[in-house]
Amino acid sequence: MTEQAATTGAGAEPAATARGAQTRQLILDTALRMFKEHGYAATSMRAVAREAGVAVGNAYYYFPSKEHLILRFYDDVQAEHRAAAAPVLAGSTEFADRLAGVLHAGVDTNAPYHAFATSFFKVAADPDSPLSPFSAESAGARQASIALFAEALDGSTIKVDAQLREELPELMWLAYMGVILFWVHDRSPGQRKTYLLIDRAAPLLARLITMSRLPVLRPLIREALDLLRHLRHRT
Amino acid sequence: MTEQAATTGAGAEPAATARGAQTRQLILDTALRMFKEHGYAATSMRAVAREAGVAVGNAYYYFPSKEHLILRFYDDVQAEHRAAAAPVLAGSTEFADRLAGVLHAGVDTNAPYHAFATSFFKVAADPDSPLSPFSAESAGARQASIALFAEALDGSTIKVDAQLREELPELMWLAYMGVILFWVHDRSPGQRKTYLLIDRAAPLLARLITMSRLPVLRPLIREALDLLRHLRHRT
DNA sequence: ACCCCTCCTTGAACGCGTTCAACTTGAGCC
DNA sequence: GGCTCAAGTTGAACGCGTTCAAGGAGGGGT
Repeated sequence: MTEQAATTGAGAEPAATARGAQTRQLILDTALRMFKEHGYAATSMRAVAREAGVAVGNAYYYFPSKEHLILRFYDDVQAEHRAAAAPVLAGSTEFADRLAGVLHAGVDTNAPYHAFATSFFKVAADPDSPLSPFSAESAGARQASIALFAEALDGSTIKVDAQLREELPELMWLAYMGVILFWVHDRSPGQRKTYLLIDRAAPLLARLITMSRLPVLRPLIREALDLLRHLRHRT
Repeated sequence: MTEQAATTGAGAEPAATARGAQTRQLILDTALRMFKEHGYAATSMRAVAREAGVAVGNAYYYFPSKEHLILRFYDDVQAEHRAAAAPVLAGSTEFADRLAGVLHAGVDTNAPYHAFATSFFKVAADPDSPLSPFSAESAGARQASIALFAEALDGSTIKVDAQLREELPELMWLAYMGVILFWVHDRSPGQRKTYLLIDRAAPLLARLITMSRLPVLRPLIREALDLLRHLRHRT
């Protein structure tokens, strides 16, 4: 369950021999440990190389940039997120609860890293960065995350307009990105405002989604979905 | 009209003598010109100093960081935005037109810098950066921008729930930030997808806002506004 | 044994943003 | 003129991410 979503999107990074694969793994493990201990910005490539006992150029032989080193981190966090969300997905069929539960789990999973989430959030915000949640490189973790929201939806008893239902998992993921954006800026103690947002917005969204089948709102929804489809694809 | 919103939020940067003020202005002008010509990331502090005929340390005597140099840029762009929005604000009383017009004007104003907007968008996304649209340092430009949306609302004939009306200018500004976020990621030629988003989402929002007075939606709006008020303030 | 040749590894070097101890400038005062 | 002192100015230096020419390691072919 934790292994299924390896970073396959990024293409072949060199590791042709056993020796190579070993060095690669050593560098990756060292870097991830140091990122978790001291944060992204505070961990220099020189420090990673020193700690791993290799030359700094060697790290760049396996990873195109410091940013790429953290991509694996995404997969780790995603797997943790899934695990943390499992109880609520097994325990309730109420849409609002399931959505709030998955969002809660997501924030909880990221919570230990809030202090330095800031320092790599800025690089994740760069559209050209592989760390961008919209990038091709992070497609693996993104798809896994969207699947998690699809699961939250499918296991619920909520009645949803058929066309909306199709797009909803991705929209829920987008809302999750919004929550993360809020969370990164949230300076309240323990980021309790983020939890307030989740707990109160989830029932609101559930009611809005239920209402999507009402004659007054249906044309609006249709129009919005049509727009969404026009905007989604690249170019 | 263009001068009223000077960067007063940032506090006193040194310029006690006439000579000092002159050097300060020289560095600022040089930097802004080079940013516009070559982009933010491609313009180094050394290059700015060389071009301005001063030492790099001198630039840091007047500006705490490279980021602070671009703050003035925000005010410039904001003033341009206001000017570009003037025609539509004078010409229509339809809310959707006015909102779309102001958003259009905003994107148009930023359009020349799309290529390198990317390179300082990442620093603007950092919550701790003075360049963040939510920062204290950019409060001046932000307030001016919100005022522009208030103007768009006030000059329209739309009927809005009284409580919603109070929050709407800030919500419109927030939507504008969302549009900018989309625009930065928009790789379609001429960013035409961003314009599509504006032109189709504005009437949608107008209809949704009009509906906010309907009995079905009113409780939802009230709940959402209450949540918003809880979330707004720091801490 | 020797030579290839690919894979891997090295560390000095580059340009960046930023810092700081040392220096110069010039107005106000005697 | 000479002194003082804050304001302004300098450029070498630091650590950063990243690059690259140079060289080692080791398996296969002869």
